[in-house]
Amino acid sequence: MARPNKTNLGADGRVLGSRAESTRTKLLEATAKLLSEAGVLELRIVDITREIGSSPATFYQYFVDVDAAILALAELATLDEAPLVSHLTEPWQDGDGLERAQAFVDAYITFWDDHSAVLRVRNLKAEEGNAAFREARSRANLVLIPSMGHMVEQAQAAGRLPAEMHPFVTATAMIAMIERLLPYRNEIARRGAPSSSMRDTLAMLVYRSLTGR
Amino acid sequence: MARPNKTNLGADGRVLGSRAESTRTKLLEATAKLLSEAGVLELRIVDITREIGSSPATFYQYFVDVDAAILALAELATLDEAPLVSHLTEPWQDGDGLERAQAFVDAYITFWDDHSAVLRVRNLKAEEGNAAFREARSRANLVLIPSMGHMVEQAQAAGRLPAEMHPFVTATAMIAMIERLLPYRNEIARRGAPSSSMRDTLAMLVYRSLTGR
DNA sequence: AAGGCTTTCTGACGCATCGTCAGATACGCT
DNA sequence: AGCGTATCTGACGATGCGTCAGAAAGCCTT
Repeated sequence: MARPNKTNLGADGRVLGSRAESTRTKLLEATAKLLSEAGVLELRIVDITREIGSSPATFYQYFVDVDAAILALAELATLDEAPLVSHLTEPWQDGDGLERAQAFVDAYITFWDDHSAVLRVRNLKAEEGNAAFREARSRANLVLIPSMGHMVEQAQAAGRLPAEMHPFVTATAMIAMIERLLPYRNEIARRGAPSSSMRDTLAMLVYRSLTGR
Repeated sequence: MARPNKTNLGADGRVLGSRAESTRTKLLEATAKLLSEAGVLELRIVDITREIGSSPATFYQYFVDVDAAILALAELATLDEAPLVSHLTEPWQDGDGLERAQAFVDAYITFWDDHSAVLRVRNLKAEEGNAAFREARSRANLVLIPSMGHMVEQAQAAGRLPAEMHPFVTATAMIAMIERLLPYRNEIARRGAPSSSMRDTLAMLVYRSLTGR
């Protein structure tokens, strides 16, 4: 939850001492908790501060509004996304490609489960046109999408994928597909599909779409 | 905006007269307008009623809360989705398959653009665990997904797609991909991709993933 | 360990929205 | 025109928002 390499600031731009730093962290943790328990629309600043035994005025010492807190959480989530790129830097060869795609999908599912409540809000606000959240999402996209686009380009050069497929669009589509499909897990399970079938199907779709194999 | 084949009821379950019906419709229109202008988090019942020159108390005569109004809008959107199934019932043959996939993607984009603000909220609340919105989304899925799943099954029977791909998961993934990618249009355009490339890439991905061709 | 300075916290306030209810208003029917 | 019902709304208590001035806690110096 702490962000070690960067000094966090208060809402007024002041540098935080250690006591303040700890309060800020508690506020963020409480925000994340309430967000996943009840959703954005029910999120109240009063509740966040009640959660840590404090008062609303304290919240405003650290964040100009709820959005600022959620944005901070979204940035922390992006840090957790970075390691996933290791699944994409080595090429997915013919022999082990599918397994590597599965490993990637598994890792993405874990990442998403850890941060879904926050990322859902980030994406909603980005889609609704909020500039700060748009930028946060763009920045997050830079983590994985270039590597995925590169895979598409290589498959195109080798003639395995048609040239009409735009590498960046294809890569974005893969992320979009995985993200959006995860909330359907329960519904899919209710239809009698085994829990692994979503992972396997997603891995297959990603593998085929990125490598053309 | 009217729902012709079903009698709408007030929040207390009463049957509506023609004056009331018109007020209800105006409220829904105002809700949709504000939703697409500013987003859910800024949606205020006061504003909705101000929009039609009325007062909050009136709103509560028709809907128990904002969610009920948004849910009603989501059901109306689902009605607009129904015609899209015509793009999926005839098989996508080798010759014209890609064009048909493009036509489907175009139609879906149009549908989504018309209702994106409402559907975004529907999906958000479904993902956050709201039962009513979950059901609304499930019901909407029944419109297109079975036909798409059927295409996958046929491709599997013909040996063009691997058996590990779960038809229902694959179909859901295609819808998820299209929906979630549309909000990226601006960002993609900013990266220099021509506006048609998203349509074409999506059509290609859908075509390949559903037919295995 | 006392004093003084700085950081951090909070009680209290004015403003806005929520959701309800009783009474007012408008409409349709005879 | 007058009556009965359908529809609307003003007013209210409760709750959250965001701000500010002052209180409390921590730290340093001597």
